[in-house]
Amino acid sequence: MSKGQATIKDIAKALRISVSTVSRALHDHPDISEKTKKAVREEARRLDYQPNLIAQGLRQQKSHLIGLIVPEIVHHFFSTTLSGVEDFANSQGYHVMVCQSNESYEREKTNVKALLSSRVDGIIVSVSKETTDFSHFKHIQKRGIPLVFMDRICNEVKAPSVVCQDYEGAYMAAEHFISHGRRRIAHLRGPKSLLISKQRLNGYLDVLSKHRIPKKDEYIVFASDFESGYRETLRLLDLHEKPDAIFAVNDITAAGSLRALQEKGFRVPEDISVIGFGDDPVITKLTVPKLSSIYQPGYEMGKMSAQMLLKNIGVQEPFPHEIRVLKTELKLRETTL
Amino acid sequence: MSKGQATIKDIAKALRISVSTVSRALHDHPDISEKTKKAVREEARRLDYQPNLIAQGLRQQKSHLIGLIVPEIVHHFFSTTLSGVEDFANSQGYHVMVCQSNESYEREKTNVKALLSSRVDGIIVSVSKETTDFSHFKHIQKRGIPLVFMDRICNEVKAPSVVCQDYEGAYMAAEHFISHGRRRIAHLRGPKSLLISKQRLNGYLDVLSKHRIPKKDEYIVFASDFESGYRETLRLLDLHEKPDAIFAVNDITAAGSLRALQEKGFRVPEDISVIGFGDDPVITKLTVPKLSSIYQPGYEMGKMSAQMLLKNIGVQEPFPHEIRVLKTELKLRETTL
DNA sequence: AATTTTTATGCAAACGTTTTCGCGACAAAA
DNA sequence: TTTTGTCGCGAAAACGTTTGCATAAAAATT
Repeated sequence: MSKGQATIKDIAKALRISVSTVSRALHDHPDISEKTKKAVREEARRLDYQPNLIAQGLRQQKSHLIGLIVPEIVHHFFSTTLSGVEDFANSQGYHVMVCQSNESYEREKTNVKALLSSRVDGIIVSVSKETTDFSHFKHIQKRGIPLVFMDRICNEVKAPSVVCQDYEGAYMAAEHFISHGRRRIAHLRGPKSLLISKQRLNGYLDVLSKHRIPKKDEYIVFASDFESGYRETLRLLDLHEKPDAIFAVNDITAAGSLRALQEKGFRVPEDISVIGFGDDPVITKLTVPKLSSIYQPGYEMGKMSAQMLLKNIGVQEPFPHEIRVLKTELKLRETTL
Repeated sequence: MSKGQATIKDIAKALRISVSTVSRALHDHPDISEKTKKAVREEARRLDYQPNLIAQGLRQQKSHLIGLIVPEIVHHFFSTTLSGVEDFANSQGYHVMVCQSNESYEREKTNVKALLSSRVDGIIVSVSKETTDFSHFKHIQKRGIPLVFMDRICNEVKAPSVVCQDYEGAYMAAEHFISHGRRRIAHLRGPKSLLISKQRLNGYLDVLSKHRIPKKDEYIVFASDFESGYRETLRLLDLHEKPDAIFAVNDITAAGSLRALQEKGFRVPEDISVIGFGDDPVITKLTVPKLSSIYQPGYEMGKMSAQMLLKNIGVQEPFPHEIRVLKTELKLRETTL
């Protein structure tokens, strides 16, 4: 009765038929008579039968599990993508095993190993900052299991990838500054190791050169959290030629920047305009003035990643180097003219 | 070679020994000679053997998987707990399947069913707002698999639970107001269906009655997000007797409240003090003035939940009604005197 | 030398499925 | 009547492990 879960054996025994018949009946196989199917279905619900996904997995070499490796779940962006992955996977009968690398290369490697051991049917990864060697990803592919990169992608490994318009987003931001008469645009850039940081930097640079504005190295400084955003902005304000606009690599950095501007008595956006990146709902709502930002479709990126992954499960050549780029949007609020 | 993963069969074949010997060798069984063990280990790494957790799971009736059901992953608190769960589970050789209920009772039920089907070894759940019927949780227990409630616990089902000092946190907040001369303390309370909201309300109420301050119904209003926090605070400010302190059920509500206060030109904390709940690092950093709040140890709660869960895996009577209460702390910043 | 004990290994069953193959029954066609 | 075909079902193998039991060889004891 309550001794463990019921199996198809129990159903078979109760109905005095074979397990194969039960299995087929539950899968609505045409060989089985309607009468038998009905009986099986009834007995199944009487016993509260739940198929054992482990046994199924073993038999069909398919775990119906996908792995997700992200740097840190607590970042709003990543938990948003996770939400998208989870929703789509669930809708297709899959489940998600989450791992966080904590931005550590070593943990990323052990995560990969663990997921492979769990025989996940596919893996989505957002690469850690620390990672410069990518053999563990190639290893996944050698095993023949589909791999999709999301956001923090990896050009060294040929795999489907999902990103958003980092370059275009940055371009839009800088272009917006220019079109409102700003010429001294500073950029709080992210770590060089991250492709997304480079893309955002490039979008910014290309706008400058398009408008024949010489690049000024003092205007391009590294900052990727609240404190460094604050600190570096203070330094920007000490420059002889102060910037009249600041484009930050992410929202929390922009928030730090705003704090500095406010403390030093600059008016935003009149004296200096600010645009962030990510459109974090909490941050953009809480800053005063409200932060303008580039919206990044995190949920859709997760969903799309899961979709591309599942599409490649069970196919012969599962690694098309297809890159899907999702749209970003400039959300104007109060830190821009 | 690269055709699928290597199995113990492959190792056995290569070494011309039996699979049982290989299995035992890999588990360092004392019956096996050192020489054989060494050979097996070498061949295993040569073939890059990874144990098939699915097969293992089937054989030992143990998936080394735990399920986690939370209302919404994107909430900072929940992603923090997830992080704790993941870290601890990983350290013990377990993995985590995440499900979100999206605050829906129906999805919670299907989540439970899916996790049971996946034969997870245990389940941690933070109950959805909508849930009033708890039979799906009892069902988990009938199946004999350990269940732990976390934060959003459920008194109707006897199971180990992990919470934080919601009552005490609220008590500290209100007590702090009182000790600084405030008497007209308002409370932006959460939904009645949630025990944590009730606890926070009770802490607040008990402080009032301890100090013989009559409870005023106009001071206790429902609000649990930015907009309602903002709106309800505006209404509080329309009262004949305006409050001189506001305790909010969570940080984002407190932030909404602050926004209203600021717009109406009230000085915080001089005219009105504010304390939130949760100590969200982003929110408390961004509000001006910086929000005082009750720190809630999300990471530790997740870790502790995982720990209690694993402790109860494989024991005869896995449902002691043990409630672990983790400490909250009053973090004073700039919205309090 | 004969017996017992120890050591190291193999056989086979089991976990819960799915699926290939085959078979008997019965109906339709020859 | 024989052949062919369809229908409904069962037997058994397989997926990759673990483990109780048996056993052969070697070592220790009598």
